[in-house]
Amino acid sequence: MAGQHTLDETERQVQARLGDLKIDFEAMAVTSNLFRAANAVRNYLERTVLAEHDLSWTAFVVLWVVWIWEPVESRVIAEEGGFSKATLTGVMQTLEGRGLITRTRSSKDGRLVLVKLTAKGRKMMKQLFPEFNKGERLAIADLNRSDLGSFADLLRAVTLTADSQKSN
Amino acid sequence: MAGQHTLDETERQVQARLGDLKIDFEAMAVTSNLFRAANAVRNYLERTVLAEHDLSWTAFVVLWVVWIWEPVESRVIAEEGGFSKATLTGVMQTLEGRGLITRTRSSKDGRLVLVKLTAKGRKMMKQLFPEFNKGERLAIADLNRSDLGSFADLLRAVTLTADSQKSN
DNA sequence: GATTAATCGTTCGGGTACGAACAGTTTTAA
DNA sequence: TTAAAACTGTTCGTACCCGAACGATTAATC
Repeated sequence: MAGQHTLDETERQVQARLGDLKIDFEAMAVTSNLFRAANAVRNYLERTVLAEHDLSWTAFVVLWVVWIWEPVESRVIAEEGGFSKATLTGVMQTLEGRGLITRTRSSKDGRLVLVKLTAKGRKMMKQLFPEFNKGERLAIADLNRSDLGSFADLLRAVTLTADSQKSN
Repeated sequence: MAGQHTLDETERQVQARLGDLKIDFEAMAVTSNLFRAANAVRNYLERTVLAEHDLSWTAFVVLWVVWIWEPVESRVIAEEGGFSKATLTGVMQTLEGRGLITRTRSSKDGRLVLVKLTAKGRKMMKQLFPEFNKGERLAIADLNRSDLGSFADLLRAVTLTADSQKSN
């Protein structure tokens, strides 16, 4: 996955195709590395921890959000997980079919659906999350511990900036 | 998308469900923010720059790799883009149908498929990439310029670590 | 209180996304 | 040099993934 071409070589190729046009190569490197990193971590966790429980990435995120905040409304899960309501509906149907969550319409507001874990779902998460967290730890094990705080801050700043651009 | 619950609150909820079990919350914050950031940037670029050209994220990545390195073998595109060969086949069929790329079997090695842009594809990328790069710049506009280098390095380190775990 | 507007979850259609199995090609080993 | 092994891209089945359109419900406006 880590590109076999050097960064310099890539920059040269880009400039060769665009002439004098000014390109922000630093921004390009950041976003490119951002997606490589997210992809690498996700693939690693999917193929190790999550595969053992036959869960997709999105399914795990849904379970996690419900585990922490149940009972929780669908819209919150979608917002918290970063995917659309349409996606969520499908994933929750799968999870409900496997007996891991339940959905009930709110009596206070007929538009809302409240999601909870079943006993089976809670049991799974209690075992799964520590394994998942161990995977997270391994995935960044080579980083200096002292860098983690500012690293997380930078990532949060990217999220805020990109989200604010979106609404313009 | 940026969770409305605070980090502290989340940590409390996790511990409440796991008792004394030790959890690496710093690692959790990093990976969580990593995915939020990647998702936010990707959504922003998809809904602005890429939507204007009716391109999905993956389709753009394929075009970009081919644009820079053509003629290029399928396996390189998949590796460089971080997705599977199976996914690539489907996306390339779409792009070939739209007349943006061509696929020809290598005469030197009958297993390989060489991918190139059509004139139409090259024209599109020459206009699209500067717009895309402008979006990348905006997506990280609020970060200190002086942080970008080490930020990119940290992200690269994550990729390397996660990939090395994967092969174990 | 009736009309309008806003919100929520689902459905639909089309396009990813992956692992596994596969056929064709090339390389390796005996 | 022939049989085994390795490699590449496609197909298949299943599961996401999203925007847009939709029906149901609630809120806002008058």
